[in-house]
Amino acid sequence: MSKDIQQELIDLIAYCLKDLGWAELYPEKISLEFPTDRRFGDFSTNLALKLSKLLKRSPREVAAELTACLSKEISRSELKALVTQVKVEGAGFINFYLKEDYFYAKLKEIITRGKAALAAEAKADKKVLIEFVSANPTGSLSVAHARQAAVGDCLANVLSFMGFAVQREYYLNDEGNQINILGGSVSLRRKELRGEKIEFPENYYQGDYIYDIAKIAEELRIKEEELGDFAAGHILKIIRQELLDFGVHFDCWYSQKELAKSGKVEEAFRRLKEKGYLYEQDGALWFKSTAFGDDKDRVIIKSDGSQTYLAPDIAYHEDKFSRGFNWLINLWGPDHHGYINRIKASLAAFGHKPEELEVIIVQLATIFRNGQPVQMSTRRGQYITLREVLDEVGADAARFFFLMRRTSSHLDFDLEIAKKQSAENPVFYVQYAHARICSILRSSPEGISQEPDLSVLKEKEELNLIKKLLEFNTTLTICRATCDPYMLTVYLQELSESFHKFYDLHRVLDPDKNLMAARLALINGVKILLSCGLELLGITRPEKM
RNA sequence: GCCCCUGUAGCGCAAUGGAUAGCGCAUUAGCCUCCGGAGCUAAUGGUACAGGUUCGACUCCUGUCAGGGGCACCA
Repeated sequence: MSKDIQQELIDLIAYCLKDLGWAELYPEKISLEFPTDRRFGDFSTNLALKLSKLLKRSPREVAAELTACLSKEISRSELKALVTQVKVEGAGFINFYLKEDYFYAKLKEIITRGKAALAAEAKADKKVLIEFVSANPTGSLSVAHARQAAVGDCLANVLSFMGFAVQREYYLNDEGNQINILGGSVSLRRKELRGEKIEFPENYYQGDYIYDIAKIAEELRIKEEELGDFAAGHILKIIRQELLDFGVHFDCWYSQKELAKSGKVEEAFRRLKEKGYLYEQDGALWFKSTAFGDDKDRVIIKSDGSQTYLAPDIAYHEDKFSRGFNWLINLWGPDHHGYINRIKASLAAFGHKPEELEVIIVQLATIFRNGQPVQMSTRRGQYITLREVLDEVGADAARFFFLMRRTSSHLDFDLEIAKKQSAENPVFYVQYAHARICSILRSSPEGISQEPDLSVLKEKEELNLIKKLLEFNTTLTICRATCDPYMLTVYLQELSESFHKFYDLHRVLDPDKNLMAARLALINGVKILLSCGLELLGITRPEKM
C-alpha cells in the first residue's frame, strides 16, 4: 500500500476546510482517530466540535456541511473504493466507515512485510539521549533501579523502533563523597576481619557485601587509599552483570571521574560566570537558579572548597548537548524531583530550551509477597535487590511487572502473582497467546499460503482482531507522547484477549481450505504483533510453554 | 510549612478533553467428542468531596479530605 488511508483522509479534510474557507480558523493539526467504540465507524474526527466554537455555529450543522464536502470529494477520488460512508453522529463527530477490503489489505501488508510493516519508515528528526539507572556503584541495584532500568530500556526500544536515533547512557558516580565512604567502610571491615576493634559509623555502608569486598581486598593487598576505587570497580562489575541478566544494556557508561578530569566542569563555571549567573556568598559559590524559576539559589562549591553534586551535573547535562543530542530524557527516582528545576535552570542559563530535557520521575515499586508488603531498610543495607527479584520470578515477569503501571504511579509488585502460571499473571496470559498460535501453526497440515483470500474473514471476532492489530501504531504514538512505555503492556493484554475470544468461537484448522488459509494468515498476523510487542518490552516469545 | 505522586465496583487496575467509564480477581450462573481449559460466555457492582473552565471532564484549574514519597553547603 502506498499512502495510508488515514493520512489520505486527513489530507482530504484539510482540502475541504480550505474549500469551505475555514482553514485559517483552524491552523492546528487535524486529528483523525480510532473512535472510542467500534460502533462509531473506523475513523473519527472531532473537528466540527472544535470548529463550532470558532464559527459560532452549532456543531452538528458545521459537521453536516463538512461531511457534505467530504462525501463529494470522496466520491470523485479513489477513496470511494474503500470508504462506504461518512456520517455525522453524536454531538457532532464525523465518522468514517470503511469497507472490509481496507482491513484485509492492512492484514496482508503485515503478514507479507512482517515487523517492517509496523516500524517507522523514515528516520525521526531527533537524536535522543536517554539516561537511566545511574546508581552509585556502592551496592547492588534495588527494585527502584530495577523499575527505572525496565522503563528506560523499553522506552529506548520504542523510540528506536519509531525511527529515533537513541543512545542509552549510565552516569557513573565513580568519585566523590560516596566513594570515599565506601572505601572507608571496606577499610573498617578489613580491620575488623584482622581482629581489630572498630567502631562502624551509621552513615557507612552496612551490608554484608562490604565484608566480601574486604576479604578480596585483603587477598589482593589493595592499598588503603585505593580501597574506594577498588570497591566501586568491584561493585560496578556486579551491577553490569545484574543489568545484563535483566536484559538491559547501555551504549555508554559516562564517568564522573573522567568528566572532572576533562576540565568541562571548570569550563561550565567559566561560562556561567561570564553570563553573570554565579556569585559568592558565605564563602561558597552559588548558581543563581532563581533567575530561571527555581525556588532558591544553589550552592555549587561549598565553603570547604569541595563541589556539590550539582556542579558536575551541570557540566554533564551541558555536555549532552555538545555531543549532538537534542532530546534528553532522564529517568530519576522520586527523591530527585527537587532537582528538575535546578538542572533545567542550568540548561536555560546556557541558552537551551528547558523542554529539550524531559525528566521522567519513576515512582517506587513496593514488593509484596502473598499480599503483604516486604519490609526494607536501606540504612541497614537490607533492601530487596534486582538480583533477588530476578532469581525469584525471572527476567520476563520482572520486566513486564515493572512496566505494567503508569511510570508516574506507585507500583505494587507481588512476587507470588509474578510466579503464577495462570491468567492472574498478565505476562503469562500474553506469552500463552503467542505459544498457542505457534502450536496451531505447528499442527497445521499446510504451511502459510502466500496468497490467501482474506475476504472470507467475515466473523465479528475476526474483524475485531484485525482492527486490534492496527491499533499497535496508535499505542506506540501514545508511548512516545507520554514518554511512558506502559501502554504497550495494556495493548498486548487486549490483543491477547481478542485472540483468545476469536479462538474460542472459531476453528482455525477448518475443513474449508480457503477459510483455513485465511485464518492461518490472521493468527500469523497476531503472532507477528505479539512478537514485536514483546520484543519491545524485552520479553521472550515462547513457542512452547 | 513547601514540593511531587495517587484516590475509579469488595480487591487490583484501564480509559491520547469525546459518544453508553472498560478489564482481571472475588461472588453467582453457564460452556469441554474439537487446533493448548494456562481458555471462553453472562450476571452483580464504580469516578473521594466541593466549586470552576468546556459544546463535552475520570481526565484540565482551585480548594478540602485521605494514603505514599521528598524537602541539606548529602549523593
